[in-house]
Amino acid sequence: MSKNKKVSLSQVAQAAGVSKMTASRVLRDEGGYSEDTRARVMAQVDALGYLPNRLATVFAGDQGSTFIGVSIPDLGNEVFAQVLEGIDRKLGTFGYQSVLGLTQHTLQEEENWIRTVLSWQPAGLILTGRYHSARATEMLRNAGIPVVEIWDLNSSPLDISVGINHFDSGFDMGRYLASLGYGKIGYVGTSHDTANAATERLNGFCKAVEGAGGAVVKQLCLHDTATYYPGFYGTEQLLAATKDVECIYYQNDAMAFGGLQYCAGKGLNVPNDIGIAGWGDLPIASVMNRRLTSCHVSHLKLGQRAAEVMMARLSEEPVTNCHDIGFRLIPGSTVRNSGG
Amino acid sequence: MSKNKKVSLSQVAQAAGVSKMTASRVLRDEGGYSEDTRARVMAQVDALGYLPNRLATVFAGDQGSTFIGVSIPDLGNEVFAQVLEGIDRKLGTFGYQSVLGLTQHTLQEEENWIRTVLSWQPAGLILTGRYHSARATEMLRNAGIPVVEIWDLNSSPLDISVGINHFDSGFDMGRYLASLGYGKIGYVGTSHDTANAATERLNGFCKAVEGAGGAVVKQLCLHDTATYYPGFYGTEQLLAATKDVECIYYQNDAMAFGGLQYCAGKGLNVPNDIGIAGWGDLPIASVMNRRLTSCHVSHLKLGQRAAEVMMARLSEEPVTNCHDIGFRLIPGSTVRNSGG
DNA sequence: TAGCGCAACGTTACGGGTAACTCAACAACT
DNA sequence: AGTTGTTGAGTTACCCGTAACGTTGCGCTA
Repeated sequence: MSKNKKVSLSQVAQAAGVSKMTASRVLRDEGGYSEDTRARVMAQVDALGYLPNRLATVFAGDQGSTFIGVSIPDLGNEVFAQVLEGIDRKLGTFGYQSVLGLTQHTLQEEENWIRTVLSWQPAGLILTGRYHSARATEMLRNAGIPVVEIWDLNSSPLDISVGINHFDSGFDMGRYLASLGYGKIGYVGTSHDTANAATERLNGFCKAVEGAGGAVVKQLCLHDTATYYPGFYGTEQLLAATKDVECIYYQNDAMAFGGLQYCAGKGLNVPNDIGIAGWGDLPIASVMNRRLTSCHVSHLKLGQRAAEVMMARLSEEPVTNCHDIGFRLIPGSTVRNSGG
Repeated sequence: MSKNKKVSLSQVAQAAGVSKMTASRVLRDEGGYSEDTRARVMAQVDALGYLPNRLATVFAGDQGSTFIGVSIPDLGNEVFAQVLEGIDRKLGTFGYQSVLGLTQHTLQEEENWIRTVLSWQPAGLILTGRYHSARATEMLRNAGIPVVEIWDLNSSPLDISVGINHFDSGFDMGRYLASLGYGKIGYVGTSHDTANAATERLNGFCKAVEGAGGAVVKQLCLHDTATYYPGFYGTEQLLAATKDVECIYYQNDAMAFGGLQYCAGKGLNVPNDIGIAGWGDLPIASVMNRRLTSCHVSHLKLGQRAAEVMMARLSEEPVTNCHDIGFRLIPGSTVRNSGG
């Protein structure tokens, strides 16, 4: 025990007085050895503290690795943390491991990470988002491994897509708010250097609002993270710039909570003075006395499904390439009740 | 391009009309080749879409891998997500990758994960918590790689410890609340099968409260996750069981928020009717109109420091084995102002 | 012009494990 | 006794990249 150097299979074999191959057979439970031999090998495995070297097994070529590369924009956003949790837990039940990559919402970071992680021969990749750099796309195609793109549903994915239709989710919220009689609506979100799901939601939202005769009078895209405080000061900025906004749609719930708190601090009554709507349905909503108008998505389930689909794909089961997780509009009580 | 099979170095070499070794030298920028040769090799690398196989490099024995195994209890808890973000971002700047393991707060899960991840020859491990199963401890010792234990500071770590003194942080809060005249205090938290940091905080808290002549009259340990809703119904249970509690200390801020919302719903005035204190200082606090009494810890910094220490250790720099990140008590306004 | 140094490149061996094959010993038949 | 089959175990080749060493051919010096 407690050797400084790694214990190899040959050392175990030698100590047990058998060949490497026999030891290998015992460890893989392959059969073709006597009970006596098995006992001798296992005794040495125990005594020497042998741990198999999976690198060598993968290297030998016959088996794939149990790595799954998982790219996530950032973990400060609670919803992505939930997605990752869903992925890793589910992968774990299949004996697979996540190799994490935080891309900070940039395609360049993603590309760099993809290049590195592919050099480790992962069994597959799970990527957040449908947009990738040209080089990344080429590498993914050449890699010959399953790629699951999550978050925004993609009707023509590289391989498989798991997510929701963000355009529709924005559209539904726009239609809902318009149906309540809101005409002049504002938007508070953040901007990134790539087209992303939040933009899709905004597009859908605008289309519905304008289709109903309303207008998204002001779109504020902050250069900041999509968290509580930017929601707070973004609301301040928006209201300072545009007086007659009746309702604000936020990129996500965290920002909406920030807005809610700003209004509370300024003595603005929600929903009488102004309506507030978010997206994502954060866990904290479960304890708020007032339900935030939002859109529920099961982020954990999204992650789990992505992992399941990946596993199915790796075991060569037939898999459809488009998985809609669905969403549910939450009317809430931070917007007014009926047309007015 | 777009081969189905992996492109190997020999294929590149053959296509370029040189030996494997020459191609290898070119790719590693090692020198010992003509400009003409370099150009021919690189042209084939490009044309064939060759990606190096790091498994083979590590396997060749001279270099270690760039994997760092990172075990985290769960990501539903926002603070751990922040820690992980700090770790992975910092590792990324050094060209290292996190291999994630969610242990769900159980030593058995951790042990299983350690066994698996060690078989991938990681360069090091970052583990949350100071308690590990006996087998895990033995494997860690035999592995001969750096191990950084984070979260609760450990004066005699396996290798290196990065975190804070949870006992002290609980003690400080206990002393603070006692100094405000609170005598009968309740606690709401969750229970796990292992001694953990939250327990340490509670121990320190009780010691301080009792040392000041007060009493922790009721300790509620729910069999649930330490999130918003358990904080909500835990508060209900605690108040139903014990009428004369003046103040409640929660395992973390999420539970404290749940408690805050319960009180608001029941018309209980905080802090006049009851005091509320949490731990961890969640981001959402930045937008609340009332500051939650809590304890600030820079979770992101904790993760970053853990990664930095790991990198220093791997480059054989001298590293002290105990890194205190520190904490800061936040008086807040959810407890009363002065003794009374 | 032999002798030497060096740039440029090739050859071999190795690492840990596994597939495919070979081989020896022995039992159960005809 | 000779044939066949079964069982247990060893041998060889291979996966991909790199260290260590060997080889070639050129230019320069004495």
